[in-house]
Amino acid sequence: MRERYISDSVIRRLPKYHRYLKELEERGTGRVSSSALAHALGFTASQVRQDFNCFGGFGQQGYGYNVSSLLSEIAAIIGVNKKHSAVIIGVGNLGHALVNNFDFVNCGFNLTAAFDASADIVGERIGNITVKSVDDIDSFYKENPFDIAILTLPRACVTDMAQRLTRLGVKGIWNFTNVDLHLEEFGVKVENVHFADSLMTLCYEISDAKND
Amino acid sequence: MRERYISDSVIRRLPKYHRYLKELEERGTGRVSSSALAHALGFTASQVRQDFNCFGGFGQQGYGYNVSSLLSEIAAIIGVNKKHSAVIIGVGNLGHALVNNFDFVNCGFNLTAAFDASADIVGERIGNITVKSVDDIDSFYKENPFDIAILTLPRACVTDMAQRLTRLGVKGIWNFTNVDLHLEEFGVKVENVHFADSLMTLCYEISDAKND
DNA sequence: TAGATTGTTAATCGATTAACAATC
DNA sequence: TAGATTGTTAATCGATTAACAATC
Repeated sequence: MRERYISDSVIRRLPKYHRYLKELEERGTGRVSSSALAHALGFTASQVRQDFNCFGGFGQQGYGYNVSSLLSEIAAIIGVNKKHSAVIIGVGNLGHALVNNFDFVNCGFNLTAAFDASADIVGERIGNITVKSVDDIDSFYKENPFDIAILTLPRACVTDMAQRLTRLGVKGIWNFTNVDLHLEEFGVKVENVHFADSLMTLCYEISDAKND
Repeated sequence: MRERYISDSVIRRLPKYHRYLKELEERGTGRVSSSALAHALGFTASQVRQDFNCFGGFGQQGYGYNVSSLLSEIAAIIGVNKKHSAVIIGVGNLGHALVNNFDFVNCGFNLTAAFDASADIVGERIGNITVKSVDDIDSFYKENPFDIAILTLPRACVTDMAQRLTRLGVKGIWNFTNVDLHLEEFGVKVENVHFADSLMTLCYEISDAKND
């Protein structure tokens, strides 16, 4: 299915198309043009058409794109229809936030377990998940291999945990710990969510404005 | 101080230099070369030197860069020494996570207040902050104008809140709500943290691996 | 001094934008 | 058919990489 190399720039725009097309579909909009999409998302019409043509054109000349079919093409490309499995490691405030409020299914994942090191938290029930001990990760993996692990645990434990998960054979890690993980050489995809990097960028921008 | 235009690519690397240089300083490392930095961060030595030369060279030929002075230059460029003020709006799980665990000072901010709409949460004390009602935002701003607002509230309230904050005159918004905010035309800098975009990117990558 | 490493210019590469023929 | 809008090629722009003279 995936023939040629798709650049990171394109890939990072796919979720934005997905989100907006979903919005259009909910509103009952049937068709959309590259220029309308571009306007809504802050891209250019050329860029939009180039992006879609990475995967083979989904449009119709003189008409534009059919919202539902474009949405399902994009969903298929991202893989959100695949029902990957995910576990979360570290059930502090952030872990709770994700388990309680985050729509994993919308992103192509099922959350199958949660683990924590603290005896106070192990056993806690959140929604339909009961927090297990981190000691049980390996045995749980053997019974229920998961595709990715979500790291929301203290900095100090991250490197060890990442190694352990790599040995187990996870496909990816969603890393919230502000430790830069690079496991590409071991075939593990890592997506780092660096809150601090994001806030520092904003810091730069408002400092900048101050100086103008 | 800020003379020429600096590209977004460069700006987004600054926090990474900052983090790694801080690490080096803590370890007591006195000097570092562009190639060592590049290796640690996954950049190229050329890129590192180009980046620093956007702001005027900080190095010494034949020697490299002095860790502490490079760190403080970069800190000054980002503006993390500026003590901007921030308030958080929405004190659910994610809001709690940030208030409890996030190192705002490291990013150049002081958290001065927290607001929530729910009577159950208003009045709660977290660290040295007492949660106020969202109704008090305007009057609080008049007494204690803040530079940025952190949005960790439900999707449905975001657009209204963003407008209100824009009217008040905030400089920036750190947006965690998965609603794409664009307020650049009103002079408000927005940094969107889209969890779903990030996880979808990982979804794409592990789906990709699956097909290889 | 010789060795190392920067600062900076030039070359390359890739991504974005523009243009327009194809076609619904 | 005429109008609209795609798919696709070519042009432009910007970012990354390479190279090397300057110099500590």
